[in-house]
Amino acid sequence: MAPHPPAKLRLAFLGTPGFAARILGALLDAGHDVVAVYTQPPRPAGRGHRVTCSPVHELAEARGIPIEAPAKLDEPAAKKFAALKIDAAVVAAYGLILPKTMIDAPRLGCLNVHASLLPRWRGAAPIERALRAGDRETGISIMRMDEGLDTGPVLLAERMAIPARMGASTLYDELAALGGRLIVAALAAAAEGKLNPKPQPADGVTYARKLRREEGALDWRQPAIELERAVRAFEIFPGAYFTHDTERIRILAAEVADGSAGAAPGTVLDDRLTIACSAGALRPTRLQRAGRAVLAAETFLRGHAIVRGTVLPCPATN
RNA sequence: CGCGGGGUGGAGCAGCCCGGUAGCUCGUCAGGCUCAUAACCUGAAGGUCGGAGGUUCAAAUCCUCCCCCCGCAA
Repeated sequence: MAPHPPAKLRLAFLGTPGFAARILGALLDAGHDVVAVYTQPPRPAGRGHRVTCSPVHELAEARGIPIEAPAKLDEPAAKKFAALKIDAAVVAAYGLILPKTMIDAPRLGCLNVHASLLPRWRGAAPIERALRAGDRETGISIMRMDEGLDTGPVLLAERMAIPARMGASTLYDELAALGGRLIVAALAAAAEGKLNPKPQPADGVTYARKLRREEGALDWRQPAIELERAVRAFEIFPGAYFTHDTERIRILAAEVADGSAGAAPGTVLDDRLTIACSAGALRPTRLQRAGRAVLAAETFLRGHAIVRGTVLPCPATN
């Protein structure tokens, strides 16, 4: 299809979580020469606080790519970056703000893979925020970075519908795949000087603020439709949950059901764990007790019945 | 040395603190009943109680070590 074989570019990649690792994988599959990978330094994490490397770190190591994991991007780090003499840098969920000297260093600039249709959902958690807000569509924007937070001109963007009931894990997968395709396409166009940067419109700017752990606590005083979105949005992190008998129970999937008028929010309406909300009711379909396996609702209730009439508590409002 | 929960017939759980007949809900199989309902009734099969040692007349249950799973936290 392409008249010429796509150009192989000399690249640096900067990223940290699984989403970023998928993007890095796409670059490597496309045959680009990734000469350096930047990622967050290994930190104590997980059970036992073992020092853990980021997914990007793992992939880079497996492919034998030199890894840089500076704690901050200071003057020496920026100089080292500039000395790489790369054509372009690809940035995806890296976790550090790049100083201007780094942004300006690569010949073709620093390209960012952002999982939203900019200028909507600039910032840290675009995928989760789109789900939480009930957006019907989202997408990937490839942007040439400038000094602002996700404010640079958009080089390429593609939208995708968010089907009803899609959760964060699936949306992550699809957007990572789309992002991989788009960044490869954008690099090919950049190599030929065919990019057409478009400044982001001033209208429609929203910010996807970082997820806070407490956001996972379901508040039955909200409408069921909102809580169902929260379940899907927080599927991976921080997890939607409620408390029963001092035990934390996580909801991995749920559906909206009819609520009975007059029942106090949090009231269990039947033997299938249909829970009254301020409007409608929420019926969890996959749940997990702390320390236990994830179970289908029916199976969960087999050994851990929550009887009709139980009133589940709401988180303290403050 | 971050804190904690769990591994019991095919599934999910109880029993463990106070050692001594393997229990509950469901599934499976056989038979019965019903116009019908996530039906109901009767009966049956199926378990080295994660693994290895130890204590004991006796260990799912107490002690030691090991393997695997998970929640919190970061």
